[in-house]
Amino acid sequence: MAPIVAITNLKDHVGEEVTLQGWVYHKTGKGKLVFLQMRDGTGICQAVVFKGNVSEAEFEAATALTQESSLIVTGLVKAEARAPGIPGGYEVDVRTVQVRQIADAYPISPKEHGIEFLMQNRHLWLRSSRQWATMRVRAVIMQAIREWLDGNGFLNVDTPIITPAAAEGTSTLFEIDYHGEPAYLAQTGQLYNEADIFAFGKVYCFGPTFRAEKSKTRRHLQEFWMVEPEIAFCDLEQLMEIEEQFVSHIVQRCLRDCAAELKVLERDLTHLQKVAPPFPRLHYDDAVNMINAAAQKGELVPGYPDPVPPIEWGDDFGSPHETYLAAQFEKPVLVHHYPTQVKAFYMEPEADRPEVCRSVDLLAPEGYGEIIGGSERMSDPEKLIASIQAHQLPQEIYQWYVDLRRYGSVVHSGFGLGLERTVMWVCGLDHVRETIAFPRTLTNMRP
RNA sequence: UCCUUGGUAGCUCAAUUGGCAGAGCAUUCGGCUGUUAACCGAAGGGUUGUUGGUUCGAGUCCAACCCGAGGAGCCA
Repeated sequence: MAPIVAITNLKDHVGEEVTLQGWVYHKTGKGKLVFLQMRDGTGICQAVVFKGNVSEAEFEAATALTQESSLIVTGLVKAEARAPGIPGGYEVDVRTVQVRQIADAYPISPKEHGIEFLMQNRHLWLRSSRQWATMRVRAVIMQAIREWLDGNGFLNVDTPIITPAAAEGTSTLFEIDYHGEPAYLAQTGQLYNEADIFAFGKVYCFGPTFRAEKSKTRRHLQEFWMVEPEIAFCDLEQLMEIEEQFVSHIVQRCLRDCAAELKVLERDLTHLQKVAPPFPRLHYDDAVNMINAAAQKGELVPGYPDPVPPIEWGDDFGSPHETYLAAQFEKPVLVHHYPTQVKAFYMEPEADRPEVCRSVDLLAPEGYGEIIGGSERMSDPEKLIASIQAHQLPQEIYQWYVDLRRYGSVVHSGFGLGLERTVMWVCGLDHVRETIAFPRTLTNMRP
């Protein structure tokens, strides 16, 4: 039998006879011709079955194929400009057809479908080309994340998923039974990361995190993946430099390796191509002024019919504020020095202005908004204890965390990048639920 | 949790003032040697989300409930 070739590699086999194994993505007939669009997981190519080139039984079998039927064909690879597919431009002139299974009537057609139907059929929807492209970009982003961190002296030290207490509020935790004791699914690995840097210098954890928030928006999942780097001897300014290098690497790697996928997604690449250091920095004070100036002028939130609402200094940004800010820049923007009051207890206040803290969020352009949250951490044990008390958190639980500041404390910083939001931005999608194979949303965990 | 909005064939949708339940795609059968979500002809396919109410008569009006979608708050 001719060698088995992946559709993505067909261009290297023009003029050769090859074997393809896959599924019928689409079929049209024309009397003595059957045009199959065949899918093998690496791409889609047209396979042409001409009655004169195969046995009568094989032609009948080809005629009987339904969408998603599984089959193995052999045939001659031709360059053919008319041939559709991913990447397209090549087709297989079929010589033999082996049908593995004739698929039952497949519910997902090439026509339009509603999101409810598609989510109920997520196990099948993953086969569709846009979903295929998105999941492949996700995998490349994960590779790029590890590649950059591993190549820049970070050690991957993973943090526990089962934890006894929350880093942030307790209302958004999934509780589980740890042999009779209540335990929670982790919302972040950050506190453990801070322990790890004192052993390894620069570390990161990368895995799923869980938030039982009652959020029903295009930007939220109950279970999502986050990569959290943490760095010893690193202040806020150095952290921002790391973030812009890191994010630029991820985007450039996708542009290099995901051209076919981004084309399927019809992604406009002009903004992505500009993602390179340095990123603009925006102080919270200036962000507030920008928002209020826009509110005064009655500007609309990009993509929405509503005007930009005004904001009072000291409040956290609402969703419309963030969308507005993120749309004002061509590159990702680093918004720093948020009010201490709206941020977590462990963030370092600015020395000569304690009402703001040394925190930074990275907002993706084109209105995509926050994909990174990070800060310089409090490094003085007494200040940290005071902050824990001020936030009315149980001191015993954070004893070990305070301990880190007693044995060689240093200035240190870290951040968390949300994988699904990053995939959403790179792919140009309008909802995070398409960025993970089986999303867990507020109201749905099936399939 | 709140606001807005929707649920009719496998899917996407239509059905005038309350008056016989409709189309395209998909499926099955027939035709066609270059189709690109092909085209032409034929057939099958319905407890109109659920329960109750008003009415001679309800997909349509009323009430409650169920399940989605968009947005807010909160966040990555």
